[in-house]
Amino acid sequence: MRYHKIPDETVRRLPVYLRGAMHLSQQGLESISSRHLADLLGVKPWQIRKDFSYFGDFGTPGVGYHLESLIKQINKILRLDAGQKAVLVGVGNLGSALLAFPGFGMYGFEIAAAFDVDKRKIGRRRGGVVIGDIAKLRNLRRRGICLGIIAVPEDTTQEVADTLVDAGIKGILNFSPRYITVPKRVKVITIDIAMDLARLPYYMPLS
Amino acid sequence: MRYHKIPDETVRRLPVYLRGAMHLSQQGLESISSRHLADLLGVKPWQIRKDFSYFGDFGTPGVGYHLESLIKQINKILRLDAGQKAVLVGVGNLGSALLAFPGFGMYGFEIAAAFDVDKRKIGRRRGGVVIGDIAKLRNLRRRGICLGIIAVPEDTTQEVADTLVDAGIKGILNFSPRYITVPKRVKVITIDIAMDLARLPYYMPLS
DNA sequence: TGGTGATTGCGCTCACATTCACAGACAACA
DNA sequence: TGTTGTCTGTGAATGTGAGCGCAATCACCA
Ligand SMILES: NC(=O)c1ccc[n+]([C@@H]2O[C@H](COP(=O)([O-])OP(=O)(O)OC[C@H]3O[C@@H](n4cnc5c(N)ncnc54)[C@H](O)[C@@H]3O)[C@@H](O)[C@H]2O)c1
Ligand SMILES: NC(=O)c1ccc[n+]([C@@H]2O[C@H](COP(=O)([O-])OP(=O)(O)OC[C@H]3O[C@@H](n4cnc5c(N)ncnc54)[C@H](O)[C@@H]3O)[C@@H](O)[C@H]2O)c1
Repeated sequence: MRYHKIPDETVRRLPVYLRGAMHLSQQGLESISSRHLADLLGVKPWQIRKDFSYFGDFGTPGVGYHLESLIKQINKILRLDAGQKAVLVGVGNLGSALLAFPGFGMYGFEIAAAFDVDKRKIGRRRGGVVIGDIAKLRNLRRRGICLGIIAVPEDTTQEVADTLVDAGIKGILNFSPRYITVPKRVKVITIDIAMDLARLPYYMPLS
Repeated sequence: MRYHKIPDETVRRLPVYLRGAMHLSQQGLESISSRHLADLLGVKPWQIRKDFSYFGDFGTPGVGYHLESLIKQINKILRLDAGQKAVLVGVGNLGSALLAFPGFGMYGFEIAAAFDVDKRKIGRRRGGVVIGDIAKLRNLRRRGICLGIIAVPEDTTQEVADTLVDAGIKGILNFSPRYITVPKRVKVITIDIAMDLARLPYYMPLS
């Protein structure tokens, strides 16, 4: 492991590579060349080699990258090997879908708790967790939960973010289409689905 | 409207500005300066000015940007003023949430049709549309639908994408965590929620 | 009508990211 | 063990966007 400064864009692509590597590994493959992985993922081979080169020597010339160690390395770099736990706030339409979503497990995530404000939902079981009362959300660090997922209506987003920060959350995945302010130490990633859709027409052919 | 090549990153940010502008307009404001808009959205003022400068003269020195014409302009650039129609394929956990999601309307989108393969779902009504049989999905262009939203299981994603392309779709929003191949004229935007979450731990403080 | 304060539009520079080309490393095999 | 073909790792070139500073511009008001 070298100590270069790793470009953000590279970090953004690492999960893509990880997914591809896991996919191929499950199919029984041992190794993969940058060219074949690139074809599979729709990127360029030299991009992959450059990205991997920031972290040290993963590959063997003439053969490619050994999948098992590649997966282990990327997991380590992204700190996914620790088995991150997340808390979901807001078990509505989207929150329920997220609780039923198996895709988080692939990266070692577990939604270990869920909270809502709706009395009718509190106490119910959804996808392996019991929905708790948001008013009783206290210290989460004690339970080993460092990630928060926000799926509440727009107008309560900031309030929920504050609650999560107080509870010791260090990273937030926000689905609400609103800018939230948090201490600088907390990393926020916002997914605004409508906004992503909104830039599609710009790129579409006119006719 | 000048003819510069507009940076992709600028296009990506335009919906953010649009949302902010609409938000302020609804509060009764007439104009906004780059500094105030920047504060609201958590970006830098010069970023906003630079972005807007690609498209011509939106603003008035000493005052700022006139909200109404700003909104109209961005809508025009992103081609949202046409009132884009979209088709949803896969009405499962995520698909149902999307149908119930009011956020698309803000950008002038309408989910005008939904399709599934599950006989128990076909014919049912969800969020204003009747779920159709995917086997009967034919020409969509005739109905004025140019956008496709894919929310089906991973292994059928490519197949559904092909169907949509055949039906005349020009842009796809894909929620399935798999790389799909389409003709170059079709623009694909993939939202992989788990992948976005996966790069959070890298940026989180260690302790 | 001319001065004032605020804010835009844009050129310039630097930092970062992508792309390419190729030397050198390795496996495979005769 | 020598030869061949493949693939990696990386330095250098090219492309792209962010950050900034300031002249030009406008509303406002005396
Ligand atoms: N539905 C979608 O497909 C979709 C897509 C993208 C983004 N979003 C965004 O995700 C958010 C949730 O969407 P939804 O469709 O699930 O809405 P929803 O109304 O179905 O669910 C919201 C849930 O949050 C709970 N809630 C409200 N205030 C709360 C609080 N202070 N603390 C804890 N829980 C609280 C409500 O009880 C409800 O269960 C919204 O901001 C929406 O814009 C939704
Ligand atoms: N649930 C989530 O929160 C979530 C989050 C991110 C991504 N995703 C992805 O979105 C996709 C759907 O997730 P989900 O949770 O809604 O799954 P789901 O199983 O609940 O729903 C899938 C739906 O697609 C339908 N379907 C299957 N094959 C089809 C076909 N060929 N044509 C039309 N319809 C078909 C099924 O009948 C079902 O209704 C998956 O790829 C998943 O990885 C889901």
